[in-house]
Amino acid sequence: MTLTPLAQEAYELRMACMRLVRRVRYMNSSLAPHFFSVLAKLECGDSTAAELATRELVSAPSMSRTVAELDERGYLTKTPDPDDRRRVLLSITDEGRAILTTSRAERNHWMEERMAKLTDEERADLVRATALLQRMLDES
Amino acid sequence: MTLTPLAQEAYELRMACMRLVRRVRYMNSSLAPHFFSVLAKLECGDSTAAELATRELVSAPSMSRTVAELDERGYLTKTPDPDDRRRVLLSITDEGRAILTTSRAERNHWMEERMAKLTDEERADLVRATALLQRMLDES
DNA sequence: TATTGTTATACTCTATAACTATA
DNA sequence: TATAGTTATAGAGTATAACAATA
Repeated sequence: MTLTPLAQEAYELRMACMRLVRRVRYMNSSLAPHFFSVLAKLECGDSTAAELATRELVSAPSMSRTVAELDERGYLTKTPDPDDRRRVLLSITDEGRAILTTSRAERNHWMEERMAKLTDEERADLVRATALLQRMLDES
Repeated sequence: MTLTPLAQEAYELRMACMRLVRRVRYMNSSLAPHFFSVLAKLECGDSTAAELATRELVSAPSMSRTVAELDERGYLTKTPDPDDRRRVLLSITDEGRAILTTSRAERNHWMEERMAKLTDEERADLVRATALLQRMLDES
């Protein structure tokens, strides 16, 4: 398989990101990925199950179950929308914010340890790369 | 939550990688992640179920099932080791190599499209960042 | 009729425990 | 006894189909 330089770069960057994500995910985290991303969204403001399902690319029943479990654990509250009683507004609780903070700290720990060993210039490279990745992801 | 600059950088880089991986994974791929990584390993040489289970951080029964399915699909062959008849040597087939090529092309396509829009300097940033990530991952 | 959310049911990938066969 | 691999069984997260309540 012969790849163009661009294809080779794209492949290696993708693989490096995959390895990093897998590496961090396999640590015992206080919050599974699907719970984490739902709470992270609610941290930015209230939402509904349908909105979250669309954003997370999962089915409505699947999100319904995730939301029910986060509710049981006390990480969010459900309030019927007074304007449209089919809808249920979801809000993050203080406990939800707290578990997000804990989970982020756990997940970041590995990254921070390794980034602390880099030179200032190398860290600057990573910061620029982060901005590029964000741009690539946002434009699509 | 107030973060040090390092913690903030680590968090943003990690989130960007997560989003990228998720974005690429959610495309309909010809090969699910656990099949992909097993075949990719076999591409580098024959292996055994136990070796693969250790490397992929899954249990022996889980790998046994994955291997059985790849065998059914014709992507690998199983040959009893003549020296130790408890062991079964796994080899990738031509069909296995072909599906890897297809799957890689699908997964890379999105990346390549977006990286092609960057300037040479921006691409160079990403290449340097890739090398740094690889170093961070390998040293641990 | 269309939409929000739920329940019923099943599939996939994972695990642990127990088994077979070889060493 | 120990190891390579499998089978039995169960749990977690996902899906589609069918339903209830509301618009």
